[in-house]
Amino acid sequence: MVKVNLTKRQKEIIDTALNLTAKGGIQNLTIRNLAENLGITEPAIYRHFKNKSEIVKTMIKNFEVAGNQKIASVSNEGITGVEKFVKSRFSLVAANPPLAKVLFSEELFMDEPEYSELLISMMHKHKNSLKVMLLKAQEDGDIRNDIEFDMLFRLIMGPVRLLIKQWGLSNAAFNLIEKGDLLWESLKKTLKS
Amino acid sequence: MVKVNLTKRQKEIIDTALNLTAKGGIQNLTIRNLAENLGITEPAIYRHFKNKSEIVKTMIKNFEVAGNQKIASVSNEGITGVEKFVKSRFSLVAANPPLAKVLFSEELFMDEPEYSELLISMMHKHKNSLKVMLLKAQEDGDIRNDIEFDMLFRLIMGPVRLLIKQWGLSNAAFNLIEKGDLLWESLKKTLKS
Amino acid sequence: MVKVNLTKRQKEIIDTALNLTAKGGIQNLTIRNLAENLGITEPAIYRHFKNKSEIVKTMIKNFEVAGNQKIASVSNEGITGVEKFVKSRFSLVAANPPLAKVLFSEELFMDEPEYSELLISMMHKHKNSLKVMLLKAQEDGDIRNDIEFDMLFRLIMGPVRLLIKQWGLSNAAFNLIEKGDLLWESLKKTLKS
Amino acid sequence: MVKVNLTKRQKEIIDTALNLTAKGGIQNLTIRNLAENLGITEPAIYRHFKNKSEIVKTMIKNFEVAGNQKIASVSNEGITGVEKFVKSRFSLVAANPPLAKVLFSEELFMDEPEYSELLISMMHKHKNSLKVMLLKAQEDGDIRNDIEFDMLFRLIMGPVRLLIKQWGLSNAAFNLIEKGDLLWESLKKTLKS
DNA sequence: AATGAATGAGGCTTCATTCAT
DNA sequence: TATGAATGAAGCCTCATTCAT
Repeated sequence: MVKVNLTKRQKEIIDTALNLTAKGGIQNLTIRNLAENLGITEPAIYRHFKNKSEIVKTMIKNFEVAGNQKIASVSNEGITGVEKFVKSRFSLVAANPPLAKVLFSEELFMDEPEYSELLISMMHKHKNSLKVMLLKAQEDGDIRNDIEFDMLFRLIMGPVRLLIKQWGLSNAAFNLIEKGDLLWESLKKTLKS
Repeated sequence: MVKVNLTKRQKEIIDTALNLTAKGGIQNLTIRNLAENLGITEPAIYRHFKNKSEIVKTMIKNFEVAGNQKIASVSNEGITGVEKFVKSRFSLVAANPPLAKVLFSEELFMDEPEYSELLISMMHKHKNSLKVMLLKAQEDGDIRNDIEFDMLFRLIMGPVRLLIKQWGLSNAAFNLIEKGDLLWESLKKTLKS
Repeated sequence: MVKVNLTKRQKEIIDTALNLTAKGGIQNLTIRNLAENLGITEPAIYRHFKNKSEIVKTMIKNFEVAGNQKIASVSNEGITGVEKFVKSRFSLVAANPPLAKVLFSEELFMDEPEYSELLISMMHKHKNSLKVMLLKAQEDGDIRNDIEFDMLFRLIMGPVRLLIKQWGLSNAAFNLIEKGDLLWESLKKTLKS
Repeated sequence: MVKVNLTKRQKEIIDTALNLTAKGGIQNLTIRNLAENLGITEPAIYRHFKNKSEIVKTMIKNFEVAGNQKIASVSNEGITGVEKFVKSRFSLVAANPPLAKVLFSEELFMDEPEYSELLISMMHKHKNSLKVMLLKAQEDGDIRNDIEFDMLFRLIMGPVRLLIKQWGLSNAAFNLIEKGDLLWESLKKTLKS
């Protein structure tokens, strides 16, 4: 599903694409800009990707790469799994700042259903993984029982997304990991049984 | 500041612009698309707005129009003010569904600093209004004292934004007002002293 | 031939047209610019002139208005006639500076044969008037006999045109009348028998 | 300074641009007209020049190419230098007739300060070169001493410009070189000590 | 694996002009 | 005598993509 076998050049292109999108929206992700930033000509891009659409899709799929394993490995851990997942969002973005401006920006890719579906399916995958963990955490008595899962998901991921967006909009003006830890502390306070 | 005196045609244009943007991102907001959807020719647009930038900026400013008064009128009410503000977000969007796809989508307007600054200043205005109310709510003992304002803001507006985004991405598949009420109940539970 | 009966508004339009052309070439002479500078709307212009072409042609014809009588009245005076004609060119322009940038700029109006023919016919009319005077001046022994008329015309009008152009390009940085007198002195020196 | 390294296509474009301008003024120099006359599409132009402005500026700079060396090589020759310079103007234009309609048409480029400055600086360069030669010619006793340089410049270049303009306006109806020789003879007569 | 040259479609905008009021 | 609203044509330019080399 997730195409992982990328050549060196392909990785460079995806990386540049991410940076361009983070800097100026998809409007800024043009073949010309890509080529210019890579120091090659436009037709050269087409040696590495069939067309622009493939570039965008590969870029979106790569949002996951780092985060996915994390999810799989913690899905049966209850509240510590939730914590690990939440904090992994922050470290993923902190390690690759441009992600802050696109990771949760489903609207950026509205123009092509194919793109937005990819992103929405990512969101759903996360939601399902969190569901398992949160239900266990409720069983374990670590998280209050009087709020159903869908709402719990919003109470947790809403602030996580907002913090990441604020970090992006502020151009990384604060320490995301630290503020992320604080956020998690606050979440624990408000959600404990 | 907020330009409110729009002619009938200007309102039509802004309305169409909002719909186009909601449907396919700013990529979809072209003079040609505008003209086509309005049933006029492209040059005709320029009788009503100096250029595209003015259209986008007027559109962004109009995100506020309905919501602004609400904020002003409740800014000294403590927790009921917070409740009114939060719920007003849901009714604003429910009354104008395309807003769901653009209201909190700062990334959409990344390509033009002028646009994103407008949106960010809106976000700050909201934050400041909420600050007054939340501090009062803490004084009143309606909201817990062990979380500082910045984080409180994220705990509240994060889920609000996410719910609205989900409603937009689902194409209004659920009742936003009802789910919004539920969200507020959950927030009250988790944030009370 | 030369349309002299212009209404007040028509005179204003022609005057504005001249100023616009002088400031930025015919590219700058647009109906919109005209209307804006006159404080009226574009369609209003068409109450006063059938179309833009009529405006340009009237403007070109008006280059003459002031100068024409001069020519007629001096055409049988020999060298003093030449002097009067030459100096009248300088005072015409000094009294209406924008003329400096269009009066001898046949190229400006190249895009419409109708326009350039108008200007060329003006040049010819001047040439014919000067011919009478110069031949008399040669007969009178006031001007050398060893140069035929066509060349004499160039030796006189070439410097006159260039001085006026320099004055225009310099934005009236020097006193045209004074420099014009000096030029005439130099011409007399070089052309006397 | 003067960009001389033009590709074959660039030369074609500049050449076409010159012809279009000569035929109908800058109004006639449009990307569309250029493309049409070159038998390519409009975007193709942009492979060879960044934008229209670069085309116009390159065209203007190229007015010089042929003439420049001449100036340099004769600048210390006194009256024979002046003669060579003047006659080189005629042969430059005769070899490239469209130049007649643009070479001395500073007004054509009034709409863009950048363009007119280029042309004015050319005029000044010529003037300075001529200054050296004319002063030497006065020292040598070849040119009268009772007229100062600025006026001498007008007495010489005024007629030269006018003859070239007449040749252009007449569509090369006479032999420019011959008439140019005659003009020089007349100039020598009138300017000799 | 890359380039130079080109293209059709479309982007925003201005032009002169018209028409109903 | 003027305006508001509109239009077809054209202006410059960028887009993703292709093709021959």
